[in-house]
Amino acid sequence: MPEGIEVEYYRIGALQALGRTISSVAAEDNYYLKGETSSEELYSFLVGDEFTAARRIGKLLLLDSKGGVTLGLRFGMTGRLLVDNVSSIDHLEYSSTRNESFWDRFSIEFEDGGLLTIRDPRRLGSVELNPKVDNLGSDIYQIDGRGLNVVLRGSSRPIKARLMDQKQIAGLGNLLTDEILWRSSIDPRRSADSLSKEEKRCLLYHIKSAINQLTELGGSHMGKLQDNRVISGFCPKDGAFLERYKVGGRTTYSCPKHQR
DNA sequence: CTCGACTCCTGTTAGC
DNA sequence: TGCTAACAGGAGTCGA
Repeated sequence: MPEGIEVEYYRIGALQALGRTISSVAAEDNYYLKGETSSEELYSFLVGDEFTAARRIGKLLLLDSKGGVTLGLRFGMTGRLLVDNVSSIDHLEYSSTRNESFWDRFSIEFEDGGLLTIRDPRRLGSVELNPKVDNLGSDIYQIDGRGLNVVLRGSSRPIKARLMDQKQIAGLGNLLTDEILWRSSIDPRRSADSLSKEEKRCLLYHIKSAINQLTELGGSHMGKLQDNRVISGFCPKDGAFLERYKVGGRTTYSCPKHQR
């Protein structure tokens, strides 16, 4: 599913949409519009305008316009961004393998005939004009030791829930977090403030290296753990059967042997 | 303030 | 064969 890495791919894809005059907006699915945003408002603000920049904070894609508005796009679990009918990602874990245009929830047409579209079977994504961004934590590509310390300090929540909290770190989803904790040999249920100095250093290293490595490999589903995130899957490191349980309401897999 | 529990969405799949 | 129920996870809300 789209986590920070996938949305970074979408951002790069969205660069193709910059500098092109918008001729039309299709936002018929009201459920897809969040906050105060309405279909009429999107139309009146965007038609005739053009995007000048594509930014990303965590899983939120931001398109700035020349006219001064910012369009925020969220992709939920199964949303893909198509620019001129091309997606930067062809496979999304847990999404359908089919690719149907009736799953298009939001679309922008340019004067040159091209399109920017969100195709999202499960409708968990959303579109919002001028979304609030000050409640998001450090982006996954920017996180450093100081930032991680702040995130972990004084929280008794499970470390996994804390890492996935977008107010703390923006961009980590369920698959990435399981992968990172597996690489770091840390049990996801440990309380966030229980990590030793050494464990925090190890965790920071694995956050950075997993993000960079999986970005190169093509997505958050390319981790070493992913193929074994199934019932009776086993640990690729030492062969033990993985445990499966919920943390913060999310399905979690971890190795009882080396994650402590 | 923190944090767990619950809810939403719908395509896919396990099981009867 | 056909049906149902469970499952997947991002994000928001609610109440303790």
